[in-house]
Amino acid sequence: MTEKTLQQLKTAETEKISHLDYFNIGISVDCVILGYDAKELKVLLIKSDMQEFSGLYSLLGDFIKPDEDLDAASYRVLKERTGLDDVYLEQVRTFGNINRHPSGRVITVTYYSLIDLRNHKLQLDLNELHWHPVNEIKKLAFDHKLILDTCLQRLRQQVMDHPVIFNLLPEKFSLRELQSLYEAILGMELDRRNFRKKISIKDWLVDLDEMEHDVPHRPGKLYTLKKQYRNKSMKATAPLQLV
Amino acid sequence: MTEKTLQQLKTAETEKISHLDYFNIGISVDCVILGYDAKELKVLLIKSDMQEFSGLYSLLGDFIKPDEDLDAASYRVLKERTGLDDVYLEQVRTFGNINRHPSGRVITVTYYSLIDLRNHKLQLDLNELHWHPVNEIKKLAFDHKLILDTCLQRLRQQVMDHPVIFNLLPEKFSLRELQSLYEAILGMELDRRNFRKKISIKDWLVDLDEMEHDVPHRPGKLYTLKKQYRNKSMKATAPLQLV
DNA sequence: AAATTAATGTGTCGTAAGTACATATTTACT
DNA sequence: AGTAAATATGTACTTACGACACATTAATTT
Repeated sequence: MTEKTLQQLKTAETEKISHLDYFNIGISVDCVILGYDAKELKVLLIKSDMQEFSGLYSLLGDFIKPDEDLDAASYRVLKERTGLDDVYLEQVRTFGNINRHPSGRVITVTYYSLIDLRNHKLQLDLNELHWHPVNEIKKLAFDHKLILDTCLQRLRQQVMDHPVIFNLLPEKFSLRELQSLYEAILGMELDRRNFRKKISIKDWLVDLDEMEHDVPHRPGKLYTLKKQYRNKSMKATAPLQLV
Repeated sequence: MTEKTLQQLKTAETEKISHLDYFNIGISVDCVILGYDAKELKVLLIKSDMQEFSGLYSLLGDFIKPDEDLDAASYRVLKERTGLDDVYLEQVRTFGNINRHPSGRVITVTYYSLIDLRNHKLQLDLNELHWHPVNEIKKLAFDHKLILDTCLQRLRQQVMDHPVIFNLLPEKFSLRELQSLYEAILGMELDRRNFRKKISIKDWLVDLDEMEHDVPHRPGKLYTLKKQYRNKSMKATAPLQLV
């Protein structure tokens, strides 16, 4: 690290990087917080307050407290930023290149989380935070674009095997909504008949015998995820092969 | 952390945990170094030098240096311990529970690596290090049993999709050796005819038109992995579905 | 009220892949 | 020369995948 970055450390960024000093390695968590709206997958971002990245957005993260478990730190970031505490969180990868943070050495453990944008408990400070369609993001602060892409890649793997996608939907949803969401995540169109066949084989869903409302067309039936699959923690189930 | 553990820190463990103090979080890498011998998957372990874990073995790891990339740290551990520098390494997960290390707060980034035990460059200090069949390991120091299991689980996923298994074999190998290795990793027996069919469909191998020697039975043909798949870094290929 | 629009809901058939399984062949060993 | 043990190979059955078309329902427009 150069004298210049040490200097920066003592001035502008003192609050945020208080765990950092010349000789120590800082550890943070970064969360890729994903929601689904208007047929698009969106990620929650904040405008970077670092001069080096002026104008760029960054993921939400924080330093890990000395008496805080790793997962607890990312739960805390999520709770502080969204008000939600019953969320799906998955650790993806740790990034630690020497120069990834301009103010010093920071290693970051990254998570992605899936939240339902229609959840009533959701409380966002929209002056600070912004939802961005993931497909429109070209550049982020730090190495956060790489982190985002890595998390999305992992999410694509996960949805093929595990019933995690339902964390992005309200409790009741139609098969069309579910299929559109799969299509948004996987970036491809799926055949409706084959999709329904495969989903029904999985036996993940309960037919609620209710119809959707307020759609400008024939309403579809509503379904919900079976209770046994509703745990927010990762649990293995048989793969769902969609392509 | 209690006064007692702080005390220990100042005495017995000073060298190994020199990056640790009461207020800081230490960062280490731990490597699950895997080899294949006698139809068994084996992991390289060292006897723990911590009093809390006397008699137990632990994985090989070290603290990350302030000017060292994350991957570089695990490459260094591997190079120092095995003499090898052309190895397959994959980051798996980061473990950071508060109490996982008795001397203080240490977060560890874990990797698994696959090495060929018949590699002539291999230089092991067998006074210190020991190969243990992974299936016989019941308990390890720290949370290393959990780390080992997590890595093995990831390895099982990987070998289904990517040609990484060949890093455990010498350059030339027979289909029987390859199949036995898959069986050892996956923990199940495979049908020989179906196995060969699937491998040949993958088009990963070159028939060398050579025979194996020194086997107490009819020798099989030798194959080698095609050059384009020999990169040690992770690269996606089409899945190999063995079950 | 009738016609239009746009989505839901369902089934079949051809193809590809997966699984179970048996016999002849080659080499080493005795 | 005979035996043992592993290599090498192919087929029939079943399951899963992919492409594809039409009738139905409710909201909207005329």
